[in-house]
Amino acid sequence: VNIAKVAAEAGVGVGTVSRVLNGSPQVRDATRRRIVEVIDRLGYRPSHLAASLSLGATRAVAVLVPFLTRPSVVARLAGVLSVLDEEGYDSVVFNIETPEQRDRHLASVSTKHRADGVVVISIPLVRDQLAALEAANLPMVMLDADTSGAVRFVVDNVKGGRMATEHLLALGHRRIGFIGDDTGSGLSFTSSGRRLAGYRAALAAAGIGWCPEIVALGPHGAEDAARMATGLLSTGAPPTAICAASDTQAMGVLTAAERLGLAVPDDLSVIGFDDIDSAAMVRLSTVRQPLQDSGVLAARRLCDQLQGRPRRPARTVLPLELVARASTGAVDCRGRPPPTRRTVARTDRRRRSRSTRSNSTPAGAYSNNHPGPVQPA
Amino acid sequence: VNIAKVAAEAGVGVGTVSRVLNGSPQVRDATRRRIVEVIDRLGYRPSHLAASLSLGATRAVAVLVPFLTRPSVVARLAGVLSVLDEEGYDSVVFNIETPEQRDRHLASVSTKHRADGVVVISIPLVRDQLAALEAANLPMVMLDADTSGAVRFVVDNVKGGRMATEHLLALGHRRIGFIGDDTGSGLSFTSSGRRLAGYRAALAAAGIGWCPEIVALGPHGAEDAARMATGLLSTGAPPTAICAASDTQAMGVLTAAERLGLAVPDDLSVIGFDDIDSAAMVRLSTVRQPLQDSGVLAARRLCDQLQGRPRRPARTVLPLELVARASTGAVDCRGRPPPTRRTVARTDRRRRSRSTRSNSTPAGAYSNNHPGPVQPA
DNA sequence: ATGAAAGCGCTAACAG
DNA sequence: CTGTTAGCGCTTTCAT
Repeated sequence: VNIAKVAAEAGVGVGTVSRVLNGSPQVRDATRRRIVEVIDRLGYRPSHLAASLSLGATRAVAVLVPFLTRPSVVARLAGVLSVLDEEGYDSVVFNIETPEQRDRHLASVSTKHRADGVVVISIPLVRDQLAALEAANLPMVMLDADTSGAVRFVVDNVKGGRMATEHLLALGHRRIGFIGDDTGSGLSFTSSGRRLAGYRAALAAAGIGWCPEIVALGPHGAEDAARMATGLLSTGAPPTAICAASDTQAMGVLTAAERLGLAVPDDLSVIGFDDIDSAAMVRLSTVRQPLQDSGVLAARRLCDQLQGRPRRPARTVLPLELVARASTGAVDCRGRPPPTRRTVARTDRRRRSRSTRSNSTPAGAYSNNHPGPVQPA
Repeated sequence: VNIAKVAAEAGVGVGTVSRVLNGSPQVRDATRRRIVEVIDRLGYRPSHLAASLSLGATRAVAVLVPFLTRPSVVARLAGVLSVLDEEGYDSVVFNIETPEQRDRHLASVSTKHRADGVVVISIPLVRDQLAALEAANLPMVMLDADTSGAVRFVVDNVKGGRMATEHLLALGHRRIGFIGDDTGSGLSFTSSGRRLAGYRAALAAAGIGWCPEIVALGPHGAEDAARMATGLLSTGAPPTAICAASDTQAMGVLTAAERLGLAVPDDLSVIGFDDIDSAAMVRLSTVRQPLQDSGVLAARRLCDQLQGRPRRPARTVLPLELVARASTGAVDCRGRPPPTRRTVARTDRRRRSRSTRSNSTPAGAYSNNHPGPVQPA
């Protein structure tokens, strides 16, 4: 049951049926009604495929995302999907976990006209891939990856690492650890590395030397981060604060602190990066970057391109904002003792638990629930 | 630059080019090489669209998911995407947040041949929608929604609620609260409600009456759950344990406990549902259901249908498993005093923080990190 | 092994 | 306003 059958049954030409389908105003009302009736009666369903073929456009965009299960990625994706949906585009999403998948899907997208455009989240591309997209005449916008030559939305991760570190320095910390991603995924994410660079820069500017023994890089995952943090905190000269390359990893650090019996922020300050939803819940200090909104912007930009609307600059830097919550505090002025893993006596259990930290406001180092941005630099 | 141009340039017929494209063995090697060379030289890209039209199949499947940002949903989606990818299908994902979106996308999917099949995650459908899919000849499999007449993968949520509650009862709790979803989303999710039913059944079986004042239903979200939990715990006769309809909500309960200065599990036991990744991190006891795996199964089932392979039963019930971690413990035998919101004195800050709870193992109620299933019934 | 030709279902330009 | 027709780019018999 195709358009021809409908036309025949209604005693009109296919053109007219097509016009009805596409809401053209140039159809007499009586004719339209008759056609609609036939469509219903026959249970006719137009083929999006055939229409696309004829139109030369798919009304679909491909979305490449790495590690779909990471909260920050999902937030971005949600932003992207929401505007694509609004704009009437289908979203074909590819979850990328390995370089092979990246290459395969990128190739298939640019090679077999499946989509009118593509948005790439957090995955750096190489020149050849950009060229392939270009050659395929596929508009592309990148998000959270700074590949030159591409339209992209990024944050200044070096600055972000510096902001986090300077926040800790301002609180009096001098021995600050760092936990970030290694290069294990093979997708060459750069965020963690650049944040580390910012961390180093901030320390250097404060006249503090580089201590590799309190820097740990490993797989991106809370449990991995917890393991690494436990390592850092078990050295002879443990840090009084840890800067994590993501909130997920910062949560791991919090867990490690808890397991070691370290109070946060009294024994250890922890700062993350991203400001994912759960960060506010655990009152984690962090450097916020737009997640969902970055997706919205990127998708809008793509839609503009797809519709031939004017193009703004190719590289957009989104703002970062320090959010100080309860996981960072002034370093103990009395010169804190090395955190011997205190095995707390079994009495007075009540007071040892995840308890009133959130209610006390020591040293004015942090305030109530969502204090908003502080420490402008 | 289409297949005809390639054929012309190579001095062959389009049929032969097509054969090369599809790896047909019936092409002389010399011819094949010549064609491949031309394809490269011309930068020819076959049109998936045209192929689909010709073949009558899109090699794409539509995936409808509600509230993409929920971890349990993402886990399921990841499972679905992984097998669709393996099987060579594109995944067109629709994020559904309102009944209108559900209806619109469902209609568009079943109406405009965009996909060869559809998987629906957690969204109950009505008979008409099933019929529409049927009429469109679109195989569909549902995941985490028990709409009769559909191929579906579900868990027994009533039983799950009972398992959670019985675990708490076995630990000696008699006053057990419940926190779950209200019907606010309009998508009529049923999980929370059925878990509540299981909770009631378990209590009834233990001869414990129904106390509406320690049951709270509200929006699905950790902060909302925290608010509700605070309410429950502030009544004259607060519960000694709370059963949450999801891990996300259970996390909210943990936060509430922390804010109120209640020790977990000494003052309050908390159990969640799902076993999302972060549950293990915070040592949350929970009822585990297969998330990623359920997605894998559902997608495989759909692929089977798409490829006309044999069909197994229409309704598959996946297993549930109680995972006892550190957030549930035996009720205090000394008969615990009402949890007056203790405002802890400002001395001895160190001991008050998120601390050694994880290291102590009171009353043998829980053991080390991943104890696996316990409390079979 | 390969060329020719008939669709797949729709849109849009053109002619009335 | 509406019918006719020429593609859109590919796959697939059917001959050869």
